[in-house]
Amino acid sequence: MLARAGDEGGGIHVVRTTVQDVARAAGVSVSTVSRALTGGIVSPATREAVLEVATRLGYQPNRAARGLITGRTGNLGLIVPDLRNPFFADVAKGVTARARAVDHGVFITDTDEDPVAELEALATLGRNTDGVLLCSPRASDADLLAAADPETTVLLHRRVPGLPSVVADIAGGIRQAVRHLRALGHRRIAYVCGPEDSWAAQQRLAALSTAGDLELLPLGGLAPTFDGGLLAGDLVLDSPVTAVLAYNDLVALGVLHRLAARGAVVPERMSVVGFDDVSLAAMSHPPLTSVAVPKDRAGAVGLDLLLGRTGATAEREMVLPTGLVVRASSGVARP
Amino acid sequence: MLARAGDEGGGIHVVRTTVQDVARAAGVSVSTVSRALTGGIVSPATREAVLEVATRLGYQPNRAARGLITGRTGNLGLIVPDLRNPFFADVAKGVTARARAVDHGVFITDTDEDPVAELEALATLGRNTDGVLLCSPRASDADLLAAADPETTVLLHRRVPGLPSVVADIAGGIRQAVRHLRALGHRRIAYVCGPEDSWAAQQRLAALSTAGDLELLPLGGLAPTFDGGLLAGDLVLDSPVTAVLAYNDLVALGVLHRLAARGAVVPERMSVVGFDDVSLAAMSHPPLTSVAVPKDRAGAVGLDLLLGRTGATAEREMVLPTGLVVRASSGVARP
DNA sequence: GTGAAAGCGCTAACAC
DNA sequence: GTGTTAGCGCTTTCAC
Repeated sequence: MLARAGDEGGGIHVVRTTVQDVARAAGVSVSTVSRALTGGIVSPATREAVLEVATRLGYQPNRAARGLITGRTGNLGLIVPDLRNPFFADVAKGVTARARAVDHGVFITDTDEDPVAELEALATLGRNTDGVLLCSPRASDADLLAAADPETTVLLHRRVPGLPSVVADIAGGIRQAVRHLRALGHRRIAYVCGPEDSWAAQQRLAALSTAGDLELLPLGGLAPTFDGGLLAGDLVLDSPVTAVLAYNDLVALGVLHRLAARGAVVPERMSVVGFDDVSLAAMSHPPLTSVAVPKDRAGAVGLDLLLGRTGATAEREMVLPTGLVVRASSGVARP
Repeated sequence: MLARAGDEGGGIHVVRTTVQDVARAAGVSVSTVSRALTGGIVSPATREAVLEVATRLGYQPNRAARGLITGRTGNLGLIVPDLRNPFFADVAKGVTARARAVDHGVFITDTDEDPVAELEALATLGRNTDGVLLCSPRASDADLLAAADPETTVLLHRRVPGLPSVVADIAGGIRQAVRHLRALGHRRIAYVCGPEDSWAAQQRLAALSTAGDLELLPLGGLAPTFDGGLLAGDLVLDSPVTAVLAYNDLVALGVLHRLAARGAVVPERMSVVGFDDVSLAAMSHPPLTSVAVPKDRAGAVGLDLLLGRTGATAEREMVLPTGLVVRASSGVARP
């Protein structure tokens, strides 16, 4: 596959097989090689011969060179705030899986929650890929609109008018969670709010506000993390609620943890419901009831949208259904 | 940043700024633009002028074209079995963070635990990047040696003679865990084995075998997952051990879960120690004692190795230290 | 210090 | 059906 040749510098120099090499070895022209490899019009015999030589030489096309002429690099970009967050890990998984299926490469940029890095990455990737999938919970609509080309960008888990997007039906999810809790007899519930500047957090709060016939205690100013959940745990125990709905599963896990530490049995003393249904939700004790968000599917759908593989219509805003996964952390209210 | 021009097809066509455009606008030649942008010899005045025009036009270099001539793409590849596994998510985080710092792009391929996909990805990425970081717990040494170019590949968390690698001091970690348990009075412990074909699993078992003065009960044939841990939980309760060391934290979490469900209090009835110290370890109930493996650092170090940024010596095998993080899941043995 | 020109590896007209 | 040639966007000799 690789040949090494001596180098004046005394080092080792790796020489890679090119179309030229294949053409020479197969006794045809470079264009014939190109055609044989990319599915152009070639005689079956020639194609087979070229293919044979190509594999024998371990030829791997240089995608950069190909992209230079075709205008398509065969690469995509994915920008996420934090790969360590299981939510985004799931999204990334969905994207890479689909990309592999359609033979595309994926550049992943982890911006470490920094909106500036997000915009930078968008500029760089926008130039060097066929399109980019962007998870940007924090950046402003204006910044996004200014930095993103609607032709080659798809927003994931966020909607901004003017930009294609794939989002989950958050309101529907909230509605199911609330209905579930009401059916269990809960009338007063706490809601651990997400970051005020987060689009998803705003969606949840809005959906919750319209869920009437329920006394809602919003708990704000907490980090959307396990630690934030620990704090929230004490707050809910200090309030007259019988259930708590968390901004996401990480927070819910923190609540669960604090409740256990304080000896408050879940769900007897307090019901806990999470959001996102990351894989951890099934691993907690007790297992966490959570609103299931199609994270990986959103990634895959976004990719299809980007590549125009999606249905004929110019559907630029996809809403994916959510569901409620009932586990052991929610139960009947005991006043 | 982007200009749109009408297209005969009636569609919209995105035109990107090139060196040509910048040169024209700045009233200089393309080579001067190139020099100004890449730090060549240009008069300060010219450089400033070019830079100004470039930013005004939103010029972003086409890395593919640049790579075609320089031979360096500025891109790296990372191959992992599963991004959803927090262990690899951490590795990926370390790689992307370091890559961003040195201004490189990262292609991430999730092979879905498929060794064949791993080798394919290696071939493709090897051709289209400056080097690849490979997490391949399962592939055989021979396959790896055949497919990987030692000049442009670094193995992460695995050692194969002949290939550069970055590994954690697994034996040291095992030793610390064992010493900890012994100090707490444990004399009979169970070990939940990892997959037999996994390099890391073999390392752990080997290190454990030499940890004398301890009765070891190996539990094999279990998946290295939460579910595998659930099964292991019942097995340990059915055996005369007072502590269990798990292949990794996911397994340990499963054990913890099953123990709790069966009413076995941790650590009073049974001590549990995990491996890897993924972020979940701190979120379990009780928080999990675990061997800390520098996952993200391994990624960063591997990247430096690849780019030759590491110390002068031709050190091709790095061993990173491990540590033991003692949390509440381990305590004194009660016979 | 700057410009003209060659060419990286590849595909897409265009001839034959 | 196949070969020849131009050129994608960029860097890098080589003259000046």
